[in-house]
Amino acid sequence: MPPGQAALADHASPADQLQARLLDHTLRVLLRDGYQRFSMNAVAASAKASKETLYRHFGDKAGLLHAALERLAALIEPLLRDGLDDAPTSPARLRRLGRNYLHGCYLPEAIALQRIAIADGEQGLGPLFVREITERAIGFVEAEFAGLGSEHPRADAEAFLGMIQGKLHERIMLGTVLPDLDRRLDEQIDQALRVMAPYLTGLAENPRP
Amino acid sequence: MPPGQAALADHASPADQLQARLLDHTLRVLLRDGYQRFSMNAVAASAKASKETLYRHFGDKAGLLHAALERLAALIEPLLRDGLDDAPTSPARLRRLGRNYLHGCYLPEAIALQRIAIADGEQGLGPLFVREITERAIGFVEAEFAGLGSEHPRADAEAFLGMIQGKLHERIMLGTVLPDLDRRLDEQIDQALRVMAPYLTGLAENPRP
DNA sequence: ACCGTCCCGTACCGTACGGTACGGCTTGAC
DNA sequence: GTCAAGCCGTACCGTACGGTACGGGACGGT
Repeated sequence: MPPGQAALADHASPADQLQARLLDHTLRVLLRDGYQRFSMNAVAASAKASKETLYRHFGDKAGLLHAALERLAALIEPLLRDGLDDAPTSPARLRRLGRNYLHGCYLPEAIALQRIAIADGEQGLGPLFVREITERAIGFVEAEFAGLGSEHPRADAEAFLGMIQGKLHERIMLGTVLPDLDRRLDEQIDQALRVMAPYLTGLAENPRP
Repeated sequence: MPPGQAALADHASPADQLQARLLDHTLRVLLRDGYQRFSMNAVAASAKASKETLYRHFGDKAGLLHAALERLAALIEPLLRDGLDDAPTSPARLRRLGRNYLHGCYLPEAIALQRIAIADGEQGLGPLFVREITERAIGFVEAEFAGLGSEHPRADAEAFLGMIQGKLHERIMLGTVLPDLDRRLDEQIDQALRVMAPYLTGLAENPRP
């Protein structure tokens, strides 16, 4: 197997391997060219495949993007769980969860795909993104707040995620350049936890009956 | 009057009136057709103008969108200030400011334009959006937190805005339909202020020296 | 050895769009 | 009245893209 290729399953059928390769190149082209210059031709050229193959496997352009989004979601999901299995519920764990979320969310491929999903909401790509990625992340954090004794775990989860994304998210989406992204992400979480600290203290002192 | 810079005065020159009309139709078409189907032809048809006129006034497509964004920013700016002139600095004022921000931010035209700005960050439209709209709003809220005695007014402002936008912003951008938007916005602010309340109380009890 | 399936490469078609050109109309200045 | 400028409507050009068609090669099953 050529190095550098991200193969998911060891025993994938040739067809599955081909599809995975095509989707990897889809993400790569998306990342390299942005949405404007993204085209089926570019994907085919990058993957050294024929357009006919693309259409055979994915039907049309929307189908290809749909499949690429699902593949990305599959890649992000384990990132969310990283390093969380054994830790007990706690604010520190919240920090870790937040970092995981931001790191998955701001993978270059994730940014590129989210841009596309935003640009054409009508294709159903936007709702799919919400379902596959956003809602799943919210579910994680919601469980966390429930464990911390919140009376409104879902609302708290959305507030927390909104706060750690903050305006940084908007700037990233809008293409404002961002050197030092990792450091900015950590700062963002620090600020969010600072503002939220009194609330979390209140939760700890008055646990839900 | 010599053909100087476009003035926003009531007595605009015919050329300015025409430009304003063209930009209004630009926003309208953007809103109606979305980004995918947005075209110079559609704008010209909607405004019953000729393409030549569009190109004469705005140079090219990017120039038209640029001008439309600036016009939108000019429309949104007074919304931010609405009802705030006489109120003293207070958490209640914060709520009002948040509502104003969300209402301006989720004007249908603003959503459509932000989608475009996100889709092609390379055009410089994204950074322009950040400069003209995002940063301006942050500045407002920052002053508010400074008035409330925060030691990190800017970070607090970003956290507050991020929280009131929360995941609703992502869902809106991603095209998940949203009936009852106004009610959702109010809920969003309620939740944010609930989570932030202990922090604000702390600010009130320990004002900055 | 044969055949079906998949794939590559390339060529092709229709369409849609950005941008330009041109003829004719209206308007306002001198 | 005359002239220039701006505008409209339409037609036009080049290009790029989504999607299809076709010939030829490689592989696996029978």
